Amino acid sequence: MRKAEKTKQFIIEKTAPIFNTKGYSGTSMSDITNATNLTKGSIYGNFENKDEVAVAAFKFNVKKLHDVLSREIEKQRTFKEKLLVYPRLYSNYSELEVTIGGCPVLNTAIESDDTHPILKKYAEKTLLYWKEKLMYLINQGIAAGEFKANDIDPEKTALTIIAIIEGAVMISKLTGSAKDLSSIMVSLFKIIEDLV
Amino acid sequence: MRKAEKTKQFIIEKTAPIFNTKGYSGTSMSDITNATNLTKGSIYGNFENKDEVAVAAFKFNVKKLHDVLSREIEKQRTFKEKLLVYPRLYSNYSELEVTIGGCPVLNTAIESDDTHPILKKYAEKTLLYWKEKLMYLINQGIAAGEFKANDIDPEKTALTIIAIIEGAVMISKLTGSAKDLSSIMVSLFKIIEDLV
DNA sequence: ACAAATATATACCAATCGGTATAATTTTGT
DNA sequence: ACAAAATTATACCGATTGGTATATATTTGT
Repeated sequence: MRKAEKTKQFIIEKTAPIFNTKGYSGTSMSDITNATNLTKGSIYGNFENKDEVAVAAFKFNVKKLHDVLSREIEKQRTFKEKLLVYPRLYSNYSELEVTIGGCPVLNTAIESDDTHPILKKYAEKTLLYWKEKLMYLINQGIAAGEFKANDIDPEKTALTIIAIIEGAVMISKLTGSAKDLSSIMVSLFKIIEDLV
Repeated sequence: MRKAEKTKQFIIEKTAPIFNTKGYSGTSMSDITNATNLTKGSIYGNFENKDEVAVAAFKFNVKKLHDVLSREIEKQRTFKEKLLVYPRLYSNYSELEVTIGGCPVLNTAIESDDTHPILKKYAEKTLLYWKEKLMYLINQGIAAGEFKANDIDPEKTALTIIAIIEGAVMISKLTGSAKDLSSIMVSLFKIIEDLV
């Protein structure tokens, strides 16, 4: 009972970066066995099928990113500073790469929106959670008198912040330019400062 | 000689939406033969391999989107109005779907950045072309005295516009909400108006 | 320590993958 | 209209896909 849980975790850790770089359909069972040095029997003894490994890997990648961000957000005292954690952290490419292969939400959203309903559902849930976390910070900032009360649509603002980040990650992964990423993050910085 | 070019075009038209929805590795040769009602012999008689079909399909999808946008941009007289074509057109979900399956640049960028160097190169080139087109419009707007001359970094602005659009397309595809898309486009609208 | 339970490895399955050789067919220039 | 050229269809290739049955090895609770 205990051993199984260990190897299960081991499989997730080893395959998570592969799923994030090669995608769901791009990652094969042999990729999984090679990365873990285990055999098929072992993989299927711990997971029902490839889907289950993919979902676990997705959750693992999301948690990894979430932990880094929320730890940093907790440190800040003002809500403006909390929001500014996003452009600050994403500006730094090395810190962005807590998860190899880019943003798991973006990757999963693009690959599975038309093909893999299970993964799509998880990506959708993660996006919704992110949006609500941002809305919460914005609303709290308004309640605290930090942000302009009448001028701000929290949902629109939250969605815009996410859109800029995801778009910026895509662009910098494609061009390979960390400068592009930080350049767009300057724009996001300004948008957040304009809330005050 | 003439017939071949016709069927070649026919194959591209029929498979372009498939590649855009299912991705490169998600689209199989049998998908291609099914969509065209042709046999493998016919496909390989007109294309070297699957790569060549994928590249042609990508170019086709990009051109389709490009034609709609640039036709609309030409109509506008001021540079502000030209830039505003993007949020206006993307707000309208039906017009966005000139290409089924979302933005080909985004889709190709995400799927092939770690796996398919040929397609990545084409996505990168398209993105660069888009950025330069936007920079040209912004610079012209500055030269015409429409936009603030000192305050604007054309490259940063162009990248930010692209990031917002791509991020918004991703979000709305994932949530299935046209409202999300138009909501983010309102933000982009404001960013462009702030250039004046 | 030992038996029961669990986990891992081996060997296999049918189906599908991209691709090719060749034969049949159709289009082409004359 | 006819021969040459080009296009399409058929039948196949080895490799790989996800998945399973079963045997072996290893943990586990007692």
